[in-house]
Amino acid sequence: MKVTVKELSHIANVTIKTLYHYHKISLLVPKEISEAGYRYYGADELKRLQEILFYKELDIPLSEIKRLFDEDADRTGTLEKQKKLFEKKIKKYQRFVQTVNTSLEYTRKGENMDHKVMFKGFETADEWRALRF
Amino acid sequence: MKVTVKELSHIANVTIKTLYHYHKISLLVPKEISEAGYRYYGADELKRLQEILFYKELDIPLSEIKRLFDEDADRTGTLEKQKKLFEKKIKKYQRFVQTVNTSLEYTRKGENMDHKVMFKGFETADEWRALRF
DNA sequence: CGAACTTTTACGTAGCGTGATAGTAC
DNA sequence: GGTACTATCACGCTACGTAAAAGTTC
Repeated sequence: MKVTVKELSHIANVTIKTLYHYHKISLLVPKEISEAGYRYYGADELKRLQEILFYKELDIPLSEIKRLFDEDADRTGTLEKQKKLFEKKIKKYQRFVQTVNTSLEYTRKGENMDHKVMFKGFETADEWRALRF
Repeated sequence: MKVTVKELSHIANVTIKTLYHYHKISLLVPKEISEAGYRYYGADELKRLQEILFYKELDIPLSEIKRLFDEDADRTGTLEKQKKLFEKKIKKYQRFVQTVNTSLEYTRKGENMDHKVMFKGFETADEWRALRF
């Protein structure tokens, strides 16, 4: 299998510029490059791009994504890690929904909110680790 | 009520630079500014900041957030809109979990995935609108 | 009076978007 | 040989981070 930049951009819904960028920073290197410099991607690169995009959805910077691939090249391990991260994200958003609901109640009653309650969900990384659900 | 930049930065877990930035682009203007130029925020500004941070979590650019406040200054309306957006996000992430699970199965079986399935969740805005759950 | 706080200015960064120019595939 | 595709600059943008210099508060 062998797809061009345009084909891959349609398959994964990314721009050609994005693919160019990933190549430039060696995050996603084409399987084959023609004499003229044309990029062609294979099945492995499709999988890799999928994993990159998952990490991106999880707000992980490209430099960190590269590092993650270096320390764990196994697809199954990567996907399992990503699954857990997505589940964490979901919990995080559910907390935001709670905070919004609480805020709505206070607003309707016209009462003042405590700051801790008002910004629940925006804890720092340290505070986040100390939390128990 | 009147809080300093440092106090507000601790309450909301944002940096002072962020508050400065929001002031500069007129997204969050202090309630009071001293002779020397010191910024002080009141209860209304705390609420506004909370709403800004919710929008940010929803990946909405600051310029768009400003526009949203202009067209809908009502806190209840804003919070209700944000609640719906958070719920959409949750659904989106649940789809990603599904795609990860499907990918894990294919990987274990050693079978090839169809591209449509592999990049399920990364649809464009247009495709997204046409989807029914 | 000093220690902590605050201001503005300036330059840097990430992750591409957006042309522009020029070569290539078929 | 024309049309579509592609490569490589180069500059622009967002949302701040990170000092640095200088005034302010108590």
